[in-house]
Amino acid sequence: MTNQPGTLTPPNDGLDAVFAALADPTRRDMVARLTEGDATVTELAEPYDMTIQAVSKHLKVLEDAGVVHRSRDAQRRPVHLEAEVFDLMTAWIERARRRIEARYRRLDDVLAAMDTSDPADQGTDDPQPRRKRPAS
Amino acid sequence: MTNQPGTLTPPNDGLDAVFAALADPTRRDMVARLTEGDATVTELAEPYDMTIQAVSKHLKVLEDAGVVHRSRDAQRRPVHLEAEVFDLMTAWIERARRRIEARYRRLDDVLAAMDTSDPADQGTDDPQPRRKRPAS
DNA sequence: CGTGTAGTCAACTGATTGGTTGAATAGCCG
DNA sequence: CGGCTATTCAACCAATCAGTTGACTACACG
Repeated sequence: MTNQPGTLTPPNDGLDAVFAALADPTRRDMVARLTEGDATVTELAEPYDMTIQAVSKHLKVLEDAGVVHRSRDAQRRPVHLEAEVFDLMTAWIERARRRIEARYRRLDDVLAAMDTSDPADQGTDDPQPRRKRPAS
Repeated sequence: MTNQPGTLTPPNDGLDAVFAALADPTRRDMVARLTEGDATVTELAEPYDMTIQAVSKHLKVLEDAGVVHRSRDAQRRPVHLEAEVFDLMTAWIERARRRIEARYRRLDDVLAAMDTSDPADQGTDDPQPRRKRPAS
């Protein structure tokens, strides 16, 4: 099941995988580490209290999600952060945020219109919006 | 195990939970739906081919992650999107992105310095950076 | 050539997850 | 009161996940 039936979600990019990959704190930490520069598996494994194999698996998850790319340098496999996926997430998040804000804007308009047209409840004629945008 | 040993990750906010919550396409879809306005459980459940209980569970996950808040209106439980968590994610993502860009900037500086100081390989004296920022 | 180093693959385990059914709670309405 | 509606709780199941151990591949170097 890649995508659910009745939905307003755009097709489905690897967003699932990206969010899932970044849901694990160890993985998020590795990504943080990788913003400082490429690293080998053993280098990445060093801070954690787990086997190299486990780290390798985490890396595979990140790679499958497209967060990371592993090249080859002799027996070493330098891990490189793929910056583009961040754009994918930011796009989703920002789209949601914009929709929320649009909704509040719409609501403000309605309330403002009511203020000026509704005969009752208007001592002053300044169209002060009641509802503020959520603290952002 | 809330957080891993050797780490440069800031304490640990509910980021785990937020990313995990948004890793599920159904849940992401519900959030998208909620940007259009609050909704009851049954309303939210309508588009999906699954029991109300399953939807209720998804909602619980979103709530525990702080993505959503459920108030009470008689026997109905209107679900409301909590916009602030988006900031949390955006903050993490943008911090990572800035670090990557800082790194590239640093690299550019080094290369530029080599251009002006290295006696070989310098026909012109304009410190043109070789490496561009990753396509954003 | 053999040995050490870097990494992956495979099989197993316990915990979590996404879904189910069935029963329980809570509040409106006749 | 009794029933309908909206929602949750509890137990269960199959699949996935994060971790382990053990065996394997790939390469450098002496």
